[in-house]
Amino acid sequence: MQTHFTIDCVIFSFDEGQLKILLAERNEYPYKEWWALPGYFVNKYEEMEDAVSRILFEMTGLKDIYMDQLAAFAGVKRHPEGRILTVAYMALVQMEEVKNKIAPTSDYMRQLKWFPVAELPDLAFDHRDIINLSLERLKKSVTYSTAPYELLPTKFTLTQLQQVYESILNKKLDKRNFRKKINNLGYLKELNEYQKGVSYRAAKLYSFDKKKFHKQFSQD
Amino acid sequence: MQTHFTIDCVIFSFDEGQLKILLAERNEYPYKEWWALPGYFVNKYEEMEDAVSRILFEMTGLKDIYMDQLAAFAGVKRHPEGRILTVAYMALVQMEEVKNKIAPTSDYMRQLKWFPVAELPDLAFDHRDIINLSLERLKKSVTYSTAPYELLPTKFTLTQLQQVYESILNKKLDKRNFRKKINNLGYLKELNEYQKGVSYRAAKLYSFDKKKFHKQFSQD
DNA sequence: ATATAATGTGTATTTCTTACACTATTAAAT
DNA sequence: ATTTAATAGTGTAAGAAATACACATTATAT
Repeated sequence: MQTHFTIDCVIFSFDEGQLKILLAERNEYPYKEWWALPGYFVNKYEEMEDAVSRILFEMTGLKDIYMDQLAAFAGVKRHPEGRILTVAYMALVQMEEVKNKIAPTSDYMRQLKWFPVAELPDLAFDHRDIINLSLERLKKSVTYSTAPYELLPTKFTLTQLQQVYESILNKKLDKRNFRKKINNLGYLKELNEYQKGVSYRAAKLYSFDKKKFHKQFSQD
Repeated sequence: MQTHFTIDCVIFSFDEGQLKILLAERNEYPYKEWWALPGYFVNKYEEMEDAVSRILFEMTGLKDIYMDQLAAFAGVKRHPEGRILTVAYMALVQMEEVKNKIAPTSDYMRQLKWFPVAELPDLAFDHRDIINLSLERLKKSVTYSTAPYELLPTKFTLTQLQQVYESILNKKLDKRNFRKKINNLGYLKELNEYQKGVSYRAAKLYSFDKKKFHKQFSQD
């Protein structure tokens, strides 16, 4: 037995103090005019990694984004025309970097829009389940992975970092305790630069040292 | 484009102080007479969960085992006849419970055998990659999940439990510190029973309180 | 009685976690 | 020049968890 086979992408970013997901308005039946995860069919002789890059580019205009496999969804009834197996991937991107690049390069999607995770519209297929699973996965990884730094610009303030943690964990954290913990991580670099363009005391900027991070986690 | 679609199962158990995986000797080409994960094709109108149960039964004789999805593997070259997408599942079973039930109920597999994870034979397809990923997943979950208790009999000694942790984490643990930690978990019950049939001091038996466990983890 | 093989136990040290409130700085408004 | 508004930045004490480490106890077999 054979099945159709697609890839769907959960793209997270962080903006205006909120965790956001990139959704696409479908231009095809079924679910025409519904919001959905950017995704499409895999070609016959195409490796999944290549398919992910291609589909992501066709649906969103994004290139060179690291995507992590989330899970396969293959419910018989998830698509009205019969089973279509989808492999969901997730990625984290910096809003500033991608903001102006985002536009579908194919006709399958009408428009793209960032939605805060707390305000998602009704979604096509089982895409809501896919997102829920990706949120759990993200929550589990936030303390041990580079996730927060993939969502933030290269230079960021500690308050921004805290907001990222809070939006992923979906709870408030204590400022002093958060900073104490962050100080002990050992892979953040305090810069001699300050935030600009704010109408209050400018915060110090920090950057993430990927090498130090990986050194620490490869010792185990 | 359509693809064939299979399910493969990584079945873990614990026996003779070692973590083991159940492998099947293939009776069909390609990879005839090679060891492989028990797995087979999914039917057209079959839900994945149903397919997992059916395939697991046909390949191993096991029934009513909880299986967790691991990941999809879909390399174009993983199967010599063209892409066959497989969704890998993993499960943990008690050796005593399944020992005598294990036997293929279909002709696709010749025989089944438990292999210690440290002594796996060469495997068909990309099954070694699948196992490696499942081992990582298991390692990550050992402290937060019911995994150790799924591998052990209902009544077990603290030394057995420690061996399970050690075999999953692949490192030695300190006995006194391990017991201190275990005592603080709050979901183990000390029984008034002792190990039998050993030629040395018999160890006290403990049991796992699933309800207490889930109560603790649902508070977060 | 003795040998064997594994069980079961405590303490001191360090590290991490948690709870909690005020002063400092900057830009904008007056 | 002064005030206001908004956020940045900082320390301490108490409790909890992690780590390092060695020996007496008990059941069985001979």
